[in-house]
Amino acid sequence: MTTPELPTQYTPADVETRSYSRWESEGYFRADPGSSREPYSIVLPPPNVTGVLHIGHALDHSIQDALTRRARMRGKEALWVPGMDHAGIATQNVVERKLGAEGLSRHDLGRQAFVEKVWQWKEESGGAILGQMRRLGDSVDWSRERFTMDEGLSRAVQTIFKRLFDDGLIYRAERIINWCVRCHTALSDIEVEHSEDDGELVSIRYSDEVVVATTRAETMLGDTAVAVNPADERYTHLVGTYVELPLTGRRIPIVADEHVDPAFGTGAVKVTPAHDPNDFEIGRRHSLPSLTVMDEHGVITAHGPFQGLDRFEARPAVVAALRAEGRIVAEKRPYVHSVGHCSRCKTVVEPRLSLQWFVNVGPLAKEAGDAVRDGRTRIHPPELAKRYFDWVDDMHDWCISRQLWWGHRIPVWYGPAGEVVCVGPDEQPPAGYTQDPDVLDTWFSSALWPFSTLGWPEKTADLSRFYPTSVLVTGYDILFFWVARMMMFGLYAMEGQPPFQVVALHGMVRDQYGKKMSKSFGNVVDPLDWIDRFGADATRFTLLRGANPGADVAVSEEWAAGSRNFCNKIWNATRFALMNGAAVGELPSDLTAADRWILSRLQHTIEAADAAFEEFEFAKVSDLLYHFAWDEVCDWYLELAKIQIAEGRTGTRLVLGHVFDALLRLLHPLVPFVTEELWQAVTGGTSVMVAQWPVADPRYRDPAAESEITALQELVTEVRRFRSDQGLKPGQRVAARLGLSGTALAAQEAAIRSLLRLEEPGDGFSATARFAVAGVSVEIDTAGAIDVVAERKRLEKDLAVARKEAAQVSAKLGNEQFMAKAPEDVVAKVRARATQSGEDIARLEAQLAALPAG
RNA sequence: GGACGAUUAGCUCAGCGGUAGAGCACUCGCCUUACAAGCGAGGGGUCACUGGUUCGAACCCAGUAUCGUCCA
Repeated sequence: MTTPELPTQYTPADVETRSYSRWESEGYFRADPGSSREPYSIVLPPPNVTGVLHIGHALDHSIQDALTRRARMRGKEALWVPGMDHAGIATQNVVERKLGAEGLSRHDLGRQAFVEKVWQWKEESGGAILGQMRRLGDSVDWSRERFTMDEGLSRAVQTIFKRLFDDGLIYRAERIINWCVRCHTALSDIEVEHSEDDGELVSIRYSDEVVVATTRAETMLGDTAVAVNPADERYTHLVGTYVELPLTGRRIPIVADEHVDPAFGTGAVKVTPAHDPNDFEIGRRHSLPSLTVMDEHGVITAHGPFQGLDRFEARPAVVAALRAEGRIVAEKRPYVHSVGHCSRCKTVVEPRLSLQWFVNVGPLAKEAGDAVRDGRTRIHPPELAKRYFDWVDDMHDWCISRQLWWGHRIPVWYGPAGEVVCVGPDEQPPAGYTQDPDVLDTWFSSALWPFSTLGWPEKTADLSRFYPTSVLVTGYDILFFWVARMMMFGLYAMEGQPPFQVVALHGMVRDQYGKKMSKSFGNVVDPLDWIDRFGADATRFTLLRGANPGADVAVSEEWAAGSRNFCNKIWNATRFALMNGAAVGELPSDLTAADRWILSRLQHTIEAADAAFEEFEFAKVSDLLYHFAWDEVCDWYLELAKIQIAEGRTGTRLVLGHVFDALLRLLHPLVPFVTEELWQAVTGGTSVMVAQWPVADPRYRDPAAESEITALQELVTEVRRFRSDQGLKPGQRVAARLGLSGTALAAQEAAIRSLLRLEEPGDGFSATARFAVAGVSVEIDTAGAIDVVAERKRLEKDLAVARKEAAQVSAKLGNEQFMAKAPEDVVAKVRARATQSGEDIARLEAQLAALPAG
């Protein structure tokens, strides 16, 4: 391949679209279940079809893409399954809002027409997400793209529902559920967000001796008892008696219940079984009637004067009426207490007695916990496993019915005489039966994702090959929402095989001050904006570089710019290598110390990168490749290579080719685009995507070369420091005498002189400064008086450091306890430091003494 | 109310018993023929606080404070 003319700046837009289309058309993303390779599979956590990908998705995808690309390069049959979920409430809300703008409601259209509208919207919205994924570089197998509402997945939903129903794990019951009065549907516990809100605490006198406190005064209309703790002596004599409920005239009993906290308020609580989960339980224990006083809109349905009032209008109205009767004995406003809100629309959730479908999670949750306990699935980082156990070990039954139109219709049909029939995928309901109008919670279908996407319930080749999946990558925020549910259903449907070998959790993306991103705060980053401005690689690298396991990731524009600079650095370094004929081939036998050093460092880097990848330490992988590339390859090896090339060492081009070939392959999973472009140029290969992942070769380990180059770096850095302190311009050549003979650097004189712009001492050589470093004496003729003040300052600073070191170290050596108890190698190290600091002090003192007065 | 996590350089974070680190920001000098999206040099930290364990603590233990998250 001829050396291409590469521009001096990397322009991501030029290569990204081109590379992605080529990868796709070449079929590199496709997995073959029939191959003999070891499988490696990931299912993408399906984004909501209604939304767009935010920077958090970009992090999630970058991690998965890095894992998938590395696995593919390591010769695995790598499969990354893409898709989206139908997001029941969210999607229905969006479409209803659009209809609302035209003055229509879903009821105007009717169920069938409305659902058709939603499908239209899904095509529009979902397309945007797919475009974003391509821009990010996601190497997903598009031929296997799935949607939770598509035919196969709907069949999976119906199949598992039927099985669970037949096993008695799905039931219908009247329970207190979380009701959203705006979305008009039941919600599960985890779809309710609690926040500390200002409210009021009103104490109401029910009788001379009974005062109750409540934050929801309007619910007193539905009270059917007052409860006290059985051990509370203040009320013992009242248990079993009745009080008259104010405003209503109803007589309600006073019951004793252990769950009443005698320390709260007066120790007596009102009991409203139809409108409070705790009260519902008390009601059950004492066979109290449940009295519903509110409809599904949150409007009061009982008691003349309040009937027709919204719950928030009824509250002050009820309090006013009670006050008029002299019943209000205390009011606290504001009273901060925890209030539940619909996670979708933020409306205050109303606990409501209602007939719903539930999953009996008992046996499923136990199995989900056990699978992690016995190691079938590993949660990473392990600290987060506790949160998982806390959840699955104390899980409440899961309310799965939703009063929506968009979603999987519950496959249960009712007969004229109240018969209930659950219908499987290939069955027909009996004639004259009508189907349950409700749909299933979206998470019900998402919970099947790791196997429904692979073809379950059919016994497909994909399923047998790629299940259980290798790893699930997702944020710790949906450990309960989603992970626990996939574990339950996966273990149930797949006979004890959990859906993932590893669950790798990452954190949330935050701004540069660690603040949560929010639209109202205005600190939201749009991944497409960054991709446009900095490139997809820089966007990915910024996120990965901050991704420590389970921890949040802070990002900012400055850091994205830094990542772009890194990509540009790689671009220019490779450009340099190509300009000097870098080529891949058998390495020459006469390698220089610099060559052997960089090859040795490469082995370290490969091993460290592998180790970090295995532990999902993406920040570490990024950081170590960054430093190998920039500090070692660019700052040192390329500079040394320039000298070798000038000396006519043609073998250098093969070392350059070898190093860049490996480096670009190592970087490819993180920054796929720039590495593809450059790797093809260096190697002439088809695609780095299908190149082999580098394998560390211990034969290239070379401690001797490493210590030689380390010494060179020390010497060069020290002389540069001298030059800088003396105000010598970088390009200014000065004469110097180097005492290299007999040192490890004897062979490096040419390189050292070149790096430091040091000329051979000429006839009139007269050293104006002398010092030693790494065992090498350096005498420099600065061609003029040196800056004595600067030099004295430099030496005194070094001397202070050396003296401090000597003091610390001799204190240790003088400590009998330390000498007796510290391990041998530690003592030896301290002794060496003592020797070194002693020599440094003597040398520096001599230099200071030799300095002309100034 | 319960649980967990955090507290290290101006900012964001690594390090988790044996000489305090990175990126960005900052200061100084440089258009040195790959790169100014760059090169070289430099400044900057009683590792939240108080005790304890240890020859030795940023690191282990106990407590305190502050912040954050989740659950109720």
